[in-house]
Amino acid sequence: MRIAELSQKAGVPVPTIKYYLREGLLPAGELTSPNQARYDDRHVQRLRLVRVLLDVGRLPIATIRDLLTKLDEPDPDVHEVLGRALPATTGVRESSDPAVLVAAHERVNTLIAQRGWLLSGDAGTRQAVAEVIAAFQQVGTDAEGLLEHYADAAERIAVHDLGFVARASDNEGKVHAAVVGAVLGNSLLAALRRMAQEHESAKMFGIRDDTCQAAGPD
Amino acid sequence: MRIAELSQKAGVPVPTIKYYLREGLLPAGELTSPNQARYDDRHVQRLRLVRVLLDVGRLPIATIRDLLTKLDEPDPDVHEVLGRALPATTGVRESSDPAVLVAAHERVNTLIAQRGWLLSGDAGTRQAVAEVIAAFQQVGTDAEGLLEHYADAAERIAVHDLGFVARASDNEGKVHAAVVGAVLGNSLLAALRRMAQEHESAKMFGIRDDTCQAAGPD
DNA sequence: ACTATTGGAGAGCTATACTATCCATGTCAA
DNA sequence: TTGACATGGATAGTATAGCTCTCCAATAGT
Repeated sequence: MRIAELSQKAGVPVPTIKYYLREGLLPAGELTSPNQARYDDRHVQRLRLVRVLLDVGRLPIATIRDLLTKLDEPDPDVHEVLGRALPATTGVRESSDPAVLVAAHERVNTLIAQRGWLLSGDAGTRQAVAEVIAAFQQVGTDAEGLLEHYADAAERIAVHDLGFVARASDNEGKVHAAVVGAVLGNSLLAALRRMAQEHESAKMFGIRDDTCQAAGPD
Repeated sequence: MRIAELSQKAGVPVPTIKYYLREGLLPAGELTSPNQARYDDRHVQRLRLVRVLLDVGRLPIATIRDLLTKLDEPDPDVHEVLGRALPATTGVRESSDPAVLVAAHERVNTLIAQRGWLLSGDAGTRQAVAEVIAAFQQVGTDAEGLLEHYADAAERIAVHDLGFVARASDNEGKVHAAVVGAVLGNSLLAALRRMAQEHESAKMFGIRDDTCQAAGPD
């Protein structure tokens, strides 16, 4: 297919496809002549993945490019992707008082030790957790009461996540599942958590007359 | 205190404080003369909150302004904040095929009915969950296996979240806890989940020689 | 042969979150 | 009291991200 059909199938404007090609988010089509290229269904799939990582996962273009590069490697290492490539998807801008941050790091190390978690020496994830704990401190809120419960929940979820990854037959599929599961999983979990909070809140603070159980897309 | 001291205490540059004042993220200081104002500790706290919502929560300025407006209301309704104001913090850009989205909405309604969740008629949260489910579909992945487990986790987390909110003594404190807990909680949960995934992955795919249990901030 | 489309390259656009510059007015140490 | 420096307020400029537009010669399809 040519670019117009690709655009139509993936629901992405032609100029945007050209932009993604320039940015290396989409491999070039097979050139049949100096200014004609052919695209196939893998391009459609790749475009859909890019849009989903952008719109739902809110990842920056540069991060998506790095992820896709990992995904395209001949024999990808699933553990390496989960441990190294995906940390980039949870990054927070640092904004904390250094002293608060150091204390938070110690709290994180304690947590990891207590749980016996086996993590790579890479500080990416630890950094992210410490930043959030520090953020709770900065606004004068104690995260301590939540930390253990969240870690419990994270452990249980991670078991299912890895099961989800393992379910894919080949290595390529596993990496794909890891990326999709990690990025979309965050959004899914966040949205479901908000829903469950609303329900808990309704139970706790009383049910209002605008409460119901189902509604359509509009 | 004057603006220079406020800037120093909160770690925010003076021009940025002036910008936040213009944008309504920070209430004006008490004017002692046409071009002199006095600020207090509440301004420091508010600035820190803004930075944390920006840097860790990644919320846009406009969303932060709306949240803070709710927070400043004389007698804020905690349930109303949880149900109406916070949905804005989980929004996803829509990018899905309408047919896929309609099916996803049905799946969401089934989930809500099965769980007996009591939700407001407001479609915000449902919309978000449906968008993510649709996104899984778009990339050719079946979210079904994860949905129930995630909903379980969300329920358990929400109980602790509401406990966290209820722990605050006054209504103002509850709303503050709800906002901080909802926004930072997402980031904390995401970061812990990635950590737990790395651990599960290490268990599943074998431990590497670069694995250890603790590391410092650098 | 002729009209529309293509790949490729560059410039332009929009939104967000600042950052810099002015200036008339104030503060405060000497 | 005087003079360097800070302040509030307004306006304009900057950086980055993610597109979108315009142009061109070469080609596809009829």
